[in-house]
Amino acid sequence: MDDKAAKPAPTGTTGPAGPTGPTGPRAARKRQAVVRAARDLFLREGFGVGMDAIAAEAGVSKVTVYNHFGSKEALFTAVVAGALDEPLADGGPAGGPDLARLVTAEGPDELKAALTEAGRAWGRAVRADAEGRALRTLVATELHRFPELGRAWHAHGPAGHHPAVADALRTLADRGTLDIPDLEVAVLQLYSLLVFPQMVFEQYGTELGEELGERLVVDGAEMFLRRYSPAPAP
Amino acid sequence: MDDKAAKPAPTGTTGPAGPTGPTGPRAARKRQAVVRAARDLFLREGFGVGMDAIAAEAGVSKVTVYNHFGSKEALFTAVVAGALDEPLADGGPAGGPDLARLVTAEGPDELKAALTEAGRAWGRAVRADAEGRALRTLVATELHRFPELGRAWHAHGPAGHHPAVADALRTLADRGTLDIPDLEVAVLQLYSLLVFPQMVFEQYGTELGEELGERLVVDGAEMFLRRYSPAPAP
DNA sequence: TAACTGAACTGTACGGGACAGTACAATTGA
DNA sequence: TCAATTGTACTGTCCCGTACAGTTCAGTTA
Repeated sequence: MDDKAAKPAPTGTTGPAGPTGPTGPRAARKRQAVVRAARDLFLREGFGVGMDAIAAEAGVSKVTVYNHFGSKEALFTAVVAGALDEPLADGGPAGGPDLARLVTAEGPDELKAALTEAGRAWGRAVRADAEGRALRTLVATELHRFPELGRAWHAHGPAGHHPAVADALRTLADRGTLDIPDLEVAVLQLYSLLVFPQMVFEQYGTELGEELGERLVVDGAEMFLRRYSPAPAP
Repeated sequence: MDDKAAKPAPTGTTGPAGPTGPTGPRAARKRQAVVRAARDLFLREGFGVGMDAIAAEAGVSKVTVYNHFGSKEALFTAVVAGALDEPLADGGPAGGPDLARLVTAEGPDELKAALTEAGRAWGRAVRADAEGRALRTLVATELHRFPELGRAWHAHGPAGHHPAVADALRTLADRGTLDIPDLEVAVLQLYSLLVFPQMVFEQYGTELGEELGERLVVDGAEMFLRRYSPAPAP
């Protein structure tokens, strides 16, 4: 595979296949069909899947695939990089937690309830996001073969929504609802308690269990608040 | 690949290649060389690596590989299953935390110091265990192609040393040093605070940073103890 | 509206190469 | 002596990428 990529000039008579692919309305439809099929198959079968299979799944001739993307490597990187950006466009596949409810919570009880519900939402999102899981595994597997994915990768992953969570915690701290000396650590601890267990176990096929997950979320929220609740004024 | 595995009787004239491979002292040496080379290459390149490359890396003829293991699939499962068992035989590549120091700690300060040091040891172990990381990624990638790996996998992974940690925490609870209502949750929380952040970020190539990791460990131990320290008798 | 035009698409077939597994004769080593 | 090992060469297969001749489609002109 690598020797082919070392070809000095991949000039083919079929098409340019370089920066500019085919244009037009029908080309856009076909291109999208190819991207969709390639993403599904790459996520399910890995990079080893054949181009014929991708073309067949897309209902498209193999030559069309090569007219749009010049090589298997280009198709792979384009599709995976695109899939990395997708979850940030919409609000995520299963919907993230309701951060607004966190910052508007009044009183310790309501805050705890909001935090627990946020943990449940994260758990649901992680559990339902089989596609994201496969994407992470795929990128981790092929990172050494496609180093350019590393650049696109580092911006995403588990650090994806850190800014929003950090903003929510900072607001709570400014308001005096919480006492957070180290914001960066607090954000990571919140993820550690409410998200990472689900992620780690789900990633490796092990089931955490509905009821154990609930206990973890409830007690995790309890733990987080007990750590960062301000000491009552004496 | 799958159709070849569906062959009813892989009877070859070269050798039995079934349950019994070659025997003898030099056969054992060659076999070990093959296993070692195959493990390295599978972990580095994935299942796609060629048998010729494995044989060459082992300094062994390809026929010898087929005399010991009858097929590529058999070699893969044998090697990966073996690699899964290895870390439990010895105490781990980088040495786990000193659990004995945990249970023998006297007083809150010493307990906190012991817990922090345990967190540092876990971080070092996770960070140094590049092989285990590649193994987890490999198993997660090839799980759908080799379902028999799932059986061997579930016993390991992050749940590997849970019993030891659970014993340590139970001892502390029995002694009254800690007040733990839900032991299972407490064990998972300890892992969540001290191990999972390192694992998650390391698995996906992102660096957590020496100094941030230290802050996480120190504050994680603080958080865990604040949650589970018994209320002072009034 | 209807004919025209050129780009995009299709189907098949092929070259080149890599790889799993085998055959076989020669060689090594306990 | 005899099982284990080696080196080479081979078969069959799969797959990437391309060639080519024919067909569909979108936009333009008359």
